[in-house]
Amino acid sequence: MSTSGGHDDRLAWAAGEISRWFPSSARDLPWRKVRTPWRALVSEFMLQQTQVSRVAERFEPFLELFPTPIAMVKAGEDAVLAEWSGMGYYRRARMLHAAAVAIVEHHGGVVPEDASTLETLPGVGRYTAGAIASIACGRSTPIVDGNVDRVFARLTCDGSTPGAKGREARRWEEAGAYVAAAERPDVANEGLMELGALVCQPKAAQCLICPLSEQCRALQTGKVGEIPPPKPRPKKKLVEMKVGIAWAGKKLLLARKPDSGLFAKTMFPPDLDAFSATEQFRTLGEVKHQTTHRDVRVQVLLFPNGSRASGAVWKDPDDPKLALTSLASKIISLAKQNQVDASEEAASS
DNA sequence: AAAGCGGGGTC
DNA sequence: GACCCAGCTTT
Repeated sequence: MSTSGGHDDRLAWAAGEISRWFPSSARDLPWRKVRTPWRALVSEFMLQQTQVSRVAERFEPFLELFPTPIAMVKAGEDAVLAEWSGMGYYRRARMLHAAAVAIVEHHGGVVPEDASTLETLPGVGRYTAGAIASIACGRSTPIVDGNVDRVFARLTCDGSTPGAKGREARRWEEAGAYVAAAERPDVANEGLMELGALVCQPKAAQCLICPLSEQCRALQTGKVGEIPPPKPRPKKKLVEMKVGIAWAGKKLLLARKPDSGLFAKTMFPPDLDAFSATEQFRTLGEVKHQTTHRDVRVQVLLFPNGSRASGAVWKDPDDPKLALTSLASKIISLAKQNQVDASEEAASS
């Protein structure tokens, strides 16, 4: 494999440097304690577009519930979705369950070890397939994630904007030349990401301690701070929702979100229009919620005890087996606080 | 090629 | 506020 920019020697050199650097610099992360393809697959799903620190405390409890693909299939999609509560991008949870089904049905319950087979699994793209194949299975397969992109962009002084034509293909070629030169693809690839996370950070790159500083083209030309340029992002969209809160004792009325769209298939207080139009309600308050792409505002209305809404069910809101989003939890907190206030008022009058 | 999809940390 | 994160699927 050769790269169009002629950086092969630099990349091969980097593979050696990082392979020496990584063993003594690696963080003590849960998925590194025991290496199996299944643990690697689960961790990679959890880590998609998610910071390591957010996944670290969730990983072992998750694996304990779903120790094998077969266990996950038996537990069912809703159990996976429930354990995913608060982690965002909930499609990942459903894809992970679907991947487990495919592994059981088509691969005898054994996680495949080569990237091209892995990539046929639901939710497994080129990065995730390469990560499992290389890190967990020792295959010489390239990976490109946000860390790799940044490290190579700086190493080769590629100032192009993320999304620019040819940029991604160039990165994969570089990742190919890099891993091809490595004696240990697992160490080289995982070390490359670790370098991006710990040293070659988006802001405040630690070039003084970087094992690649000697050959870094961006550092040599004083452009580390400008590479890569920020990714252009569309403007945030305002999303307005109206939901109804109804109690029956300690049970709360919840409904399942549609199969597609925002918060798909998670449990959520029913939309206002699910209640019958004749019922009275009063305003409890407004919940604000920010995501990368949205500014969500939720009007929360209180309905009388025992009110019904079509398609909704009574649930204990504290049941950990509920698939709740962070936003749903915020709304429920408001509802519970109001319930406490109301009962205190009743007791004191 | 672009849009859709979460949530929280950090500056 | 902006920007980022061990990305993928759908349109």
